[in-house]
Amino acid sequence: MSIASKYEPAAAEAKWYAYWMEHKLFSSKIDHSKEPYTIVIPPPNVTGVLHMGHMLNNTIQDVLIRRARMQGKNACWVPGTDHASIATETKVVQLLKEKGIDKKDISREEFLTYAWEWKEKYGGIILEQLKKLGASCDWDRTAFTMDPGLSDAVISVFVDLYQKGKIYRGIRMVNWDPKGQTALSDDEVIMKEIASKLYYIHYKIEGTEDQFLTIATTRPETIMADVAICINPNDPRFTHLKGKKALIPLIHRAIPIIEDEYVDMEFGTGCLKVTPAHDINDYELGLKHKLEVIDILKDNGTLNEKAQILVGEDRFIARKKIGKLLDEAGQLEKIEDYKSNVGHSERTDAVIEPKLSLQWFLKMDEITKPAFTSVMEDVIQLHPPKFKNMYRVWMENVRDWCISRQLWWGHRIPAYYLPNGEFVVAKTAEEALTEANAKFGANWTLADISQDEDVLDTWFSSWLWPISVFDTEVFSTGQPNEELKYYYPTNDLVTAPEILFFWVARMIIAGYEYTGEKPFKNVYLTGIVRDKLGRKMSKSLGNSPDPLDLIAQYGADGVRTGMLFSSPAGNDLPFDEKLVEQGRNFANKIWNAFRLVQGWEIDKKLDGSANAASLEWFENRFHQALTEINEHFEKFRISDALMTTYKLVWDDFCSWYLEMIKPGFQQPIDPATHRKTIEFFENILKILHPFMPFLSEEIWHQIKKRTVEESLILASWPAEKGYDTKIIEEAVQVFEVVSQVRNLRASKGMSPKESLDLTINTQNEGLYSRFQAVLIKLANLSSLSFAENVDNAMSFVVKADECFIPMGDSIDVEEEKENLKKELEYTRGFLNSVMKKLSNERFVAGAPAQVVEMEKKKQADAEAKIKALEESLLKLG
RNA sequence: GGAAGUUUAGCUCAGCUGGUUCAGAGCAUCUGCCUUACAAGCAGAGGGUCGGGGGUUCGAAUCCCUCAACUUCCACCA
Repeated sequence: MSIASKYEPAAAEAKWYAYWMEHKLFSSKIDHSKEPYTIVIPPPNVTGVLHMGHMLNNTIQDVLIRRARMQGKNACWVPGTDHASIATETKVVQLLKEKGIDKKDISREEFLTYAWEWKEKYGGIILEQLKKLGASCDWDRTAFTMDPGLSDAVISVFVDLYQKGKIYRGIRMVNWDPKGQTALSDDEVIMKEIASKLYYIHYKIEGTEDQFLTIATTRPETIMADVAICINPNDPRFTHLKGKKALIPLIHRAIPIIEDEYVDMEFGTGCLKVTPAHDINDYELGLKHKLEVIDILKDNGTLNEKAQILVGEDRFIARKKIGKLLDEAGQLEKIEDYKSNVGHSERTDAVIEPKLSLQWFLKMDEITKPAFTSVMEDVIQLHPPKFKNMYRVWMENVRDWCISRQLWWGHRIPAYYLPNGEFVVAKTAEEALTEANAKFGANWTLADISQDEDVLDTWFSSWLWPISVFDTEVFSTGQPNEELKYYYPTNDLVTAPEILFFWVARMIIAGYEYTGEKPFKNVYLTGIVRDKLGRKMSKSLGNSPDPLDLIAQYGADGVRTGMLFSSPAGNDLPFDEKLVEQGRNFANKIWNAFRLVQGWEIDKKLDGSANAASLEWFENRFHQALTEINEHFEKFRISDALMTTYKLVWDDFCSWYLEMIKPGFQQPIDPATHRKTIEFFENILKILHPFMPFLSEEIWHQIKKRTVEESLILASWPAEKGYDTKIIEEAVQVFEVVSQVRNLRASKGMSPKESLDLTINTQNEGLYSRFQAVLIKLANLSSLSFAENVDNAMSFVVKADECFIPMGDSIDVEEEKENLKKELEYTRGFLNSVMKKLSNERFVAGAPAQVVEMEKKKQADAEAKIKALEESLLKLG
């Protein structure tokens, strides 16, 4: 045999991927004779690299898309990347810094030139990596969120929503990232528990020498921005302070002592410093009491002149220093350790600064309504459904979305400011100018107007993704093009739960707003890939294997199946290289099954009728498994679909079927059996293909020469056929006899090579006769006969059939008896429980007829088995 | 602080609207095998009071209550 005994994936993977690409087998075009099946990829960051989460995600998508393709659907998987504005900009800034360039010293245009260079150089690496995994995306459709068309779409949407009154500009408290120097949406802020300190600070009461009050704060550096002290009006401890003023330590500015029931008397000292510029709650309080706002921080997080002291210091350094200053001034009572939750930027990890600033917002109240009901009413289904509740809570509490970012990399906001202090929103500067001149009766030129410096939140473009990859015009025309009409709504979306709100919810919102339709039917939420210790795999922890290394080591098919062995939807995947090893072993198993079949010579003169029962069994067993697999797929139980396939292939096909029909060493096989076996193998390759595209395609073409059109990737998914459970059950019964004989050998320490005589006492001789050849081969029998009794024999009972194996004198009668008695006792107990149920009137009356029938059958089976066991015992004397 | 979910074999998980003696699967473990497709393998075997307690029922892993532990999401009181 010339084929290697170990499957070598590398060559096959390169070969078949190139083949599929060359013949454009992933590509999809409008074809009204076919039902479309569409997936849009969750676009990875354009400068990103493949991590294990992508592997899981994209494997699932590829499995779904390949199966759909084989089901005769027009499968279209649209790939692409996201410009990831803040992440990419942060990287570019970093890169420039390494070159000795400060972003502040260069113009927007220069910066963007660098950014595009970076994008051209590193963008799309991740897509190349996906190819290694076998992803069958229609690469001709590759899109980028900053492509001209997609960018136009974003601008159109902004203008449209502004005109609809849904986008507004206003001064609000936003999450400010001092490192990225931009505002962030609420969703981009991650709360982390931080060990901090609680400073207890004395504020003198104005006009007194020794009276003071104490406030507790975690942020002493903001005292210079205090505008009031707030007490609870019902707090008896502070009645004497009402109407007085307190002096801010160090700078001695007098601030009023105000009253509000917002202050919790139990918490801290009962006195609250009010700092509207640097705390969201204080800001609300400030609005209520019409307090001044004093902002002492610059955008980069250092103190400004208004702080009067420590000007220019970073907020954290200032915090330490002011502690010392307060102490020296005798106004620091104590410092306590304190745990508090502090917001961090999702991207830069900087501590978020609540900051009052002028930003653009999208009103969320109205626009979210269709998106809300569609998920609540299962028009869009989340898998697993537990995410529905999360979705509901988010939707019910969503606040207006801050969509402006003080960055350069992204879609620039199409608002133009006019000399008179007004602004207009329009797609282009020219349109803006025309509109402005008309509106204000002016004669301004382009030089007189200036565009907003900010760009839009990344998600403000990716929320259009399922639409804009097909049609970039519909947002302005309202007329869907042919592509959109055909492919949209897409079918399934596969993504991580982390971006359920960021992205999924917003796509649904945009979908209804711009097409009046859902963007997809199903959302499959994968779990997070974790290491053995349960930690999320991340670059910073260094606990993530390099996906490409894994592919090189175990093969793409091995990695794909390995990842799917244990990842039901919504469950985290505890990654263990063992899984991938199991995947590789599976590939190897299939490879070797092929080697066996491939090596057979066919002898046309041979009669294969002895194999008829085996063929019939496997045919039925295959269709039983196929039905199960299809059911699993319908329910998005991908792991279960794989496991069913795995067991069908390994246990039923390899361990049983091939062993059953395998001719002796170097013996030829009959044509009928060979033909059926190839047919079975081909069907197996078909159901394997979505999971293991490379190996299956490789073997498919080795079985026989095939044209491009006959490639497995385009083959038809096997049609479901009925199956006869009786045939399957009977075969299982025969297998059980085989196992018992083997077991008996093992327990007696006999070699498998030692053949045995088997005699069966049965009502069903026909069954065993049909499988006679199989029994003889697999149980290694020297003879198979039927009789009521055999002397000096070991015996066991399968169903109601007694099986005897004569052992001459070596048999231990007592032990045999013991074994039989044990089984008898068990079966009697079983029968007892059944009888108990059946004699219970309330059971017979109350339980469904089916259940009662089942119980009656159990009774009959158990009685037959008991009879057989009793006979066996009697025979032993 | 609010909400949801989870808890079944050493590990990862199935077990649908109660009904096989229901306690399962894969992996891992143990035993015996280099049996010419495969040692990345073959043939066997062992392993769990279904988180604790209580209840409903003829019958509970499954329904209800309660306690406990873990996870996630949302909120963020200085």
